[in-house]
Amino acid sequence: MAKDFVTRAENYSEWYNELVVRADLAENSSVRGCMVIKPYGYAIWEKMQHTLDKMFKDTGHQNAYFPLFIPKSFFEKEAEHVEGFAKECAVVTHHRLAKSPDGKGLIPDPNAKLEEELIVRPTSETIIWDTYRKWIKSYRDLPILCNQWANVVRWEMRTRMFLRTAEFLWQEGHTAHATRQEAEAEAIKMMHVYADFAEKYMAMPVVRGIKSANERFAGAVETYCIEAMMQDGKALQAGTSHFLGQNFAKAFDVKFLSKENQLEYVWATSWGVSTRLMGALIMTHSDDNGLVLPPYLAPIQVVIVPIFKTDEEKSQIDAIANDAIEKLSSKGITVKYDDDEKTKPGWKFNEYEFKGVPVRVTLGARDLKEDKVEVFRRDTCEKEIIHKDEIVAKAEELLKAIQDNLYKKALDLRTSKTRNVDTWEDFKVEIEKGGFLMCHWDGTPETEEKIKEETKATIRCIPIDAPTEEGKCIYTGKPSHRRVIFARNY
RNA sequence: CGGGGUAUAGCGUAGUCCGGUUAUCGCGCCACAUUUGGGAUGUGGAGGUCGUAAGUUCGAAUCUUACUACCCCGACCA
Repeated sequence: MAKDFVTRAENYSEWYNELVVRADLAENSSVRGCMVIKPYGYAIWEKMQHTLDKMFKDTGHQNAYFPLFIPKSFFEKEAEHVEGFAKECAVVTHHRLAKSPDGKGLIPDPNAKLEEELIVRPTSETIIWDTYRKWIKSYRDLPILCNQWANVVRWEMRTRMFLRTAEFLWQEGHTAHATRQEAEAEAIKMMHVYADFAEKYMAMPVVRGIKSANERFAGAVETYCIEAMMQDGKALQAGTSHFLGQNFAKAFDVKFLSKENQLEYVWATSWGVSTRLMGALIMTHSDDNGLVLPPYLAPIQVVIVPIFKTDEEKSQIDAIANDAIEKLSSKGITVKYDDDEKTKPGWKFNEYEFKGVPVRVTLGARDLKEDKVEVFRRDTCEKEIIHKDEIVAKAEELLKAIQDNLYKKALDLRTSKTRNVDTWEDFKVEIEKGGFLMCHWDGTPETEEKIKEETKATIRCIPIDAPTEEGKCIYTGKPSHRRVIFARNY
């Protein structure tokens, strides 16, 4: 069991911070607010990237790359967009360093001040729409379905690894369409792509929904989202997809000639998920013994640990291990044979358990005398003794079972922490217990704002499948036609 | 940006109030030996501008001042 490791019940946020470091996912860097993603953590992100990238390509998108720097004036063009991002921008003012007058160190060269400051992108709508203007002349140029994998910078006051850092990695899709219907359909489609990814690969159940006006992306007409619940009952926005209407087309003057020979503004969407998904993954499945990874995203799916005393024993184990590795690999399973003699078996058990490797196979000289091996599954920490010829079949079976079990466990937790609340008195009590509160709301930003001020809870989303149900707003008592999700969030 | 706190080896720390030999302990690290089925044990060893700068003093980790960084609580946010 994990030594000196705080439990979730003791201190959830400390548990998270320590887990990220001890599982070798990331660490704080010397740069304020910025983290170093370590190889093991990055390997998980790469698996997410590859899977998502394929899903984007399968839905007709292409990757491209736009500049890191954005002229300040671009941000001024879309009023709501400026409002949303101005407060957290890193600004480049000079293009050269010079020796400081006192001879110690460097200062920005006063003679190298930029004519126009550059903003390190917090998001790329502006530079992209400035570019799209040049690409789009006719309906024949549409749609444009681009995605870019990039880093972005948002100057946050308080940061937490993966959940909120000043610089983070993400993908941002930016599409341009001839009609409103097509753009809306695109935004909704990408929300579903994200939801499929979250549920099938991350084994993380999500609610597909629409953001309230207060929570909407700066510059969007409608923001669709996938919303997840962490083990402590707090909500986490895992992905967003925006229908941007013609806001950016108008701001950047992007028009096209339609089939009817009419000059019209282009319709837009943008959508993104970030390394924040790493935080979501961690907080959805991990336990007091460390990280727990869903098999589809685990950099190592099966680890084989040999236990031996003599060279003969080692060579017998090697033969069995190599055979298993070959067969597992041929089935696309990532396997690591850890016969490193610098660490002992007991240490390895704890190490791989803490790093969330789904399946461990122990090849011990003792069991092998009876042709047996031990297999261990990370999600339940159960061990089983099987015949050595069953290793491959068992590993396949367990990986599938773990993937399914993790999803089910997360869904059960979410279900148990989701409930209807109908009075303001109950709301104030229930919100303290965490989880999702399904409540009626009068639909006004003012009411949402007041509820936020009084309870720190916000509307996470209006679920897209929310059934019509007549009721009264939890706060004002005004009529409402469906329940929305209230929760505290990350 | 407001309020509070911390800074001693890679990490975690004692010592600071009340200045006085060679700065404490644990983990980790290195070597050797014995070990290996849930984070081994013993012996030996390496590792420090005590956050930075200035000041007080015969003498500063310890007292004074300024600065810097980080953490917690607010405001802000994916």
